Amino acid sequence: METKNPKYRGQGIHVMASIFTVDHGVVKILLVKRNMEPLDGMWSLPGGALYNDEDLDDGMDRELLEKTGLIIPNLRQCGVFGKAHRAFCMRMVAISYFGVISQFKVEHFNSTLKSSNARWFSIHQIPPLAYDHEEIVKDALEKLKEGIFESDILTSLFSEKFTLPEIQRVYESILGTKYDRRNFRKKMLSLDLIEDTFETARFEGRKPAKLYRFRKENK
Amino acid sequence: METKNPKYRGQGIHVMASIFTVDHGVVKILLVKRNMEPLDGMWSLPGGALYNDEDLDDGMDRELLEKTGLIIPNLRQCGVFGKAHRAFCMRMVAISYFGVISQFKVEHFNSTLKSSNARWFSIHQIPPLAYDHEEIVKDALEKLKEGIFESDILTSLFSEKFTLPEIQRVYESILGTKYDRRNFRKKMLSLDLIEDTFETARFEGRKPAKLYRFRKENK
DNA sequence: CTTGACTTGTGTATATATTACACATATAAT
DNA sequence: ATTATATGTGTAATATATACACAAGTCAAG
Repeated sequence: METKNPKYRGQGIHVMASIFTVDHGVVKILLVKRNMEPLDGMWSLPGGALYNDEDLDDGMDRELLEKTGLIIPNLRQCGVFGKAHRAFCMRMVAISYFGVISQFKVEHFNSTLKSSNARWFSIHQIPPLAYDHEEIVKDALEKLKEGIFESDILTSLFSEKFTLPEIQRVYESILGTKYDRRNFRKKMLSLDLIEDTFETARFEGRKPAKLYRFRKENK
Repeated sequence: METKNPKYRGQGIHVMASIFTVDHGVVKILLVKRNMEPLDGMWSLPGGALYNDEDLDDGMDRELLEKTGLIIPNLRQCGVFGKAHRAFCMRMVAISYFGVISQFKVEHFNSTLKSSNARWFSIHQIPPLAYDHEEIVKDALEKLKEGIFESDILTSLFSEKFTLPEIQRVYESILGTKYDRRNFRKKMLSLDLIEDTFETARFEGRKPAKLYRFRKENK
């Protein structure tokens, strides 16, 4: 059909992931080093060309796995980048996703990451990126901030049990703000997503903090 | 480069617009009748293939103009539809937009619409649509509802001068809710987007309603 | 073992935003 | 003049968000 017309021949669809974690108060993003031309050796977002026989979301999962070895649930589509000449050789439109992973889980993948060309970078020390990936990252971070109180993001950011001060620090790192402890606690509990475990753990302070967990039934 | 691999050869990018208006309390959407195979004669959203040398937004404007004769400012990107087999012949990803137009302006375009295959349909009486366009429309309407109090949508929905009851009816039609007159007025004025003209006009009632206009300086 | 430093846990008062609600007024038709 | 209809307006009640101070559990130092 329409592919006959040279005006729209040779288009391609890319999927790109901005994966964030928070490591000791520092927000980091996962980047991979390109190992082929063009832009060989440059850092870029993990991602690549969508296959013809897979859904967009599946293509994103596959590309992320191929490029980094990571399987990250709850990736969220967050943008489309379609400037005419954003890629060199052909017309590519990039569909952008973001996801988060807890520092706890990151450690399990350390060896995987080493064997790929992937590395975590503080979002304040991002190297020059290929194509328009800097713009994509910036946008993804905005979208992460917007959705950070939603349950799927919340559950991805933390492991099984966690303390409220711990959550608060992570939120403050990502959003770049400070919360009053009492008001933050009130807000978080009012979401009805977490419940008391009646255990305690030390987070940063001398006094042990109460451990919470996600509620099974997020009615 | 990557086009050599048959796994991702022959992909294409479509742009699709859901254009809404409100006609005497009825929310309508602009559809066009297909005039070629496949699905010849079926109703569908205006849209089509992106050209290689144009930005996404420009492609949308062009397609909308070609298919309907309308130029509609402030189209807003609102979704991506990328299921593997949503189109028949090749792998197409659709980038979806929505826009609104005031009934006042619609009337100026009546002749244009007749010469194209475009027609307005009540969103409660939408005919069977080509491909996955029904899903796209549903999503676009949701996104319209979410953004309806933002200035660009508001200004597109009305002509120069308007009354508050008039705005209220349009909002109630789109959102499917009822507002208290006093509270709606309070909310609308608190947005700082409109100002009193000190003129009056009759809308539906016997008592003339005050005319408002958009503020030039939307600080 | 007492004291000091540090971080956690908790409740209330204030301000802001949202919701609910009733009557007087301007016009057109009778 | 009377009636019908839709408009314009203010205040009280509720819900939500913000501001704020002190007691308690642990560890380290003396």
